Amino acid sequence: MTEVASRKQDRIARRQVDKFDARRTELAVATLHTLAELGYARTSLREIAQNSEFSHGVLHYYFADKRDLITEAVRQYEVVCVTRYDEVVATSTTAEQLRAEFVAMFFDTLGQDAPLHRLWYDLRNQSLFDESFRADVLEIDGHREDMVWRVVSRYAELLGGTPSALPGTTYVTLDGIFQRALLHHFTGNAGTVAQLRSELPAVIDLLVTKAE
Amino acid sequence: MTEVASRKQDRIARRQVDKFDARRTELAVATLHTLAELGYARTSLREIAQNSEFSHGVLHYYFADKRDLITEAVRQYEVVCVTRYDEVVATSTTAEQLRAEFVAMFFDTLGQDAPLHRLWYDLRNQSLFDESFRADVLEIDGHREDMVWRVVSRYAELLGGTPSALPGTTYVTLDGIFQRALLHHFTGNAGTVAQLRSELPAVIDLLVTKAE
DNA sequence: GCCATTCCTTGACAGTCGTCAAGTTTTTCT
DNA sequence: AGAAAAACTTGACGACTGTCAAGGAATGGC
Repeated sequence: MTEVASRKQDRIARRQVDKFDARRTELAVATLHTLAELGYARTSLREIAQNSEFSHGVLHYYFADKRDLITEAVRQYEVVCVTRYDEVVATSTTAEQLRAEFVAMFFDTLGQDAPLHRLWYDLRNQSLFDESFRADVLEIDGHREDMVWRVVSRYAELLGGTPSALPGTTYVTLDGIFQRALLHHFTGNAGTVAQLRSELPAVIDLLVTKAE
Repeated sequence: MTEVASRKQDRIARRQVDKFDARRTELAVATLHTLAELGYARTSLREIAQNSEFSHGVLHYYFADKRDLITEAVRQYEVVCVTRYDEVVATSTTAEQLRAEFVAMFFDTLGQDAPLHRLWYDLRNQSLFDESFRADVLEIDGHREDMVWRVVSRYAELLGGTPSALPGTTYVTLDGIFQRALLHHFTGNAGTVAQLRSELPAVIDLLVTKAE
């Protein structure tokens, strides 16, 4: 085979790979939405296919098995959900502004992406039973922790202080509040959600120690 | 019917009800252990029956359907898990002792009852997808919050201070730490668990404000 | 326009699920 | 001891699951 022909074949192969990956991603997104709607326990391949424009058989053309598909869906989740507050951190110039915009976005995504968030907690819990999810879950959880830490440490910086807890503790505190708010959001208990919102600024202040 | 005969029948009926309830509870406990081992998504009635000394058909003799059975199992969980720290609160005479014993029991039950705890989080998440679990979950979550509040407010009292956050925030903070410790416990990451343990006293102190 | 490859659909498979009815065993009461 | 009631087992049902093979439809290179 000449080199020209070889390069040409490479180009074709690459294009095919791109198309393949694009469809994989498309199906993973459909999977993500189905999971967010039904939860892990009740999501079947046929249901996923119905949320796409293809039939159920195609899933085995693009994915080895169900686990492979769901793993890919989880990775799609990560792409969406792990840089959410970065712009707030980048553009805020005062501590007060950063805190206010963080709180706003916190409860905005709570209302906006509630099904997706319940899915995340569902999958994180699945990883307590199913070892094969654990590595991905731990990685995403780490990224979420980093994301929260970027907010809080920047807040402390703007305030002229330092964080009062380690990154892990800081993360679980805010994540715990989010989980609780999510539960009451789905319960329809708007009052409790509003109360959590009004408390959140004070909790953030608890997480940083102002300079003397 | 004479009054004597009537009372006798009552006694019989009561005994039958007691037996019925006893077996219901027995089966609910078997259900609880199966759920703790497999998780909600993979627990079937036949598997539950195999963890008891009966056949699968008996479950429909004592329970209306699967939901009824699982609901009863969740109530069994509550009986076990909602008064865990009360003795620590009752017997501790100094703040330091209370904090130390709380931390010890916190990580003791983490290692001891880990499967049961992951089940709790699993079911709490299910309630985000399945409305019929929500009422029970909210009730248990409330009791857990009360339990934590009894500890922290007593700690503040012994310290001569006051809690620095509301009960809900206090609960989610400690619960978040527990969830994270559980995840790393199942991952086999003992180092992270140990670190969370060493941090916990400081977090508790963060949750109370000492008097000036 | 033809061919080969890729893409997708269809239908079937073996297995599992919750549920329930029929029948057997055990217990209880007189 | 014998009858009645309760407790439990067995086996079956329709529905649903993940998986996969066979074949049709679309696509792209020549």
